[in-house]
Amino acid sequence: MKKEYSETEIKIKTAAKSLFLEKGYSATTTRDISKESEINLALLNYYFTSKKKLFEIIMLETFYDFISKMVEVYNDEKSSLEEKLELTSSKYIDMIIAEPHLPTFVVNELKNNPSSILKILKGQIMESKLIDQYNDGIKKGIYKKIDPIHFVTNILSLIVFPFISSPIIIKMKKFNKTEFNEMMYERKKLIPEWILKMIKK
Amino acid sequence: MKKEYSETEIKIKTAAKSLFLEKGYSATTTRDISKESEINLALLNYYFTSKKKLFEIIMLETFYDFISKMVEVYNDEKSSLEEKLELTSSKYIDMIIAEPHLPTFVVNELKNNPSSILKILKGQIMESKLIDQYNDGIKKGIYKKIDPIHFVTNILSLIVFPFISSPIIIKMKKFNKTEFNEMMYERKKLIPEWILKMIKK
DNA sequence: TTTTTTATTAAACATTTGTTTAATTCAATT
DNA sequence: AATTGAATTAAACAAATGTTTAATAAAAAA
Repeated sequence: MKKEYSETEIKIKTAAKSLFLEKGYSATTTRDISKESEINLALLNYYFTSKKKLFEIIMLETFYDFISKMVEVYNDEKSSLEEKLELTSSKYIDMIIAEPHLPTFVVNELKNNPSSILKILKGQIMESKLIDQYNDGIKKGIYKKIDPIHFVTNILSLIVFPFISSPIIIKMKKFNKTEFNEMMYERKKLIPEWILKMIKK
Repeated sequence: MKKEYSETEIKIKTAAKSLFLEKGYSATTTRDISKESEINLALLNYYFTSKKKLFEIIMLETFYDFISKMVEVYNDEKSSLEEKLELTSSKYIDMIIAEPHLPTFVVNELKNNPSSILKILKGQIMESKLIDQYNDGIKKGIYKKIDPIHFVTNILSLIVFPFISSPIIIKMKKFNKTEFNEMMYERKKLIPEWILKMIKK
């Protein structure tokens, strides 16, 4: 299923991803990509047919990575719900700190490329071990009976949204980027605690 | 301070705002705007000098509206912290349901237009009545001692992020748009409850 | 080595895009 | 009614952009 990419193709993809993430699809030109990747302009179309096709490949891969990170943890058989929360929070915050443009890119370009890319999601999250554990908690009467969609939405919201709104937060608190990251490190342990309080009766 | 706009200028601004919100700055062309507003192409530059300038005006106004809605509630003298949470949650969800592209637009175009537009924020939120009430609760020992930035971040996250990630949620739950909105109406009362649980000792 | 296929290049092409020009229409003022 | 200034229009301009072409270089196969 996976395509084998040549060195040149990788150079193009790497540069394109970096630019698409930073500036979005429309604001990135094929000449930007050719310059950044140090390849001839025509090679972009030679290897990827069109800017659009290249974008779709990158979008798909990026979104897949974004979701996989979550799914892996959510489906782990050994860990408890609490442990899954801690792991998700920690891994996701690390991932986004390493690539700060990721969330804005995903949510923003997603609304234009709907069905095909979103197929990746199919049941992977709502039918995960984590949701089973959550539903068990409801049955046992220790968690409030609320649709699990709120549960997963809240986890993602508390982790991801601060990054998306980082310019606002940075301005409000007169933070620099390091201080903002420290705030996010703090949240690594706060978010699981908050989520537990939210779901418990 | 406020400029008086002619009928034509309003037509241009209305169309431009709608298009910028939906497609973003780069993907919107001046010809799109002239067509949508049914004005001659040259009038855009006649009245607003350039696409860029027009965008900046719209961005500023939109962001100002977005923040004002929050600040009004946050600074109300009469209401309790609990009431402020309920009002914010309710008003914001209504506002975004009426204009679903708003959050993505704001967070997305914000990273390119930093300082000048963000000046609007200056102290308006972090020095509001709501934050006073939150700090009082900490002093009284009923709230956990956590930096208020987490408090305001969490409120905004739980309200706004679900809209931004609506394509994902809709796919995961096989929702249609109406069902998604119903989910958001549900959150109107859930979010204040959650936030209170998060801050209480 | 020769031939054939693949990769790379510079240049060109056709559109699109933001903006300007110059002419015309409209409205208000004299 | 004549004049002035603002509003509107169609056309044009220059630059940018995605893509293609045709020629050359490099690599692989014969």
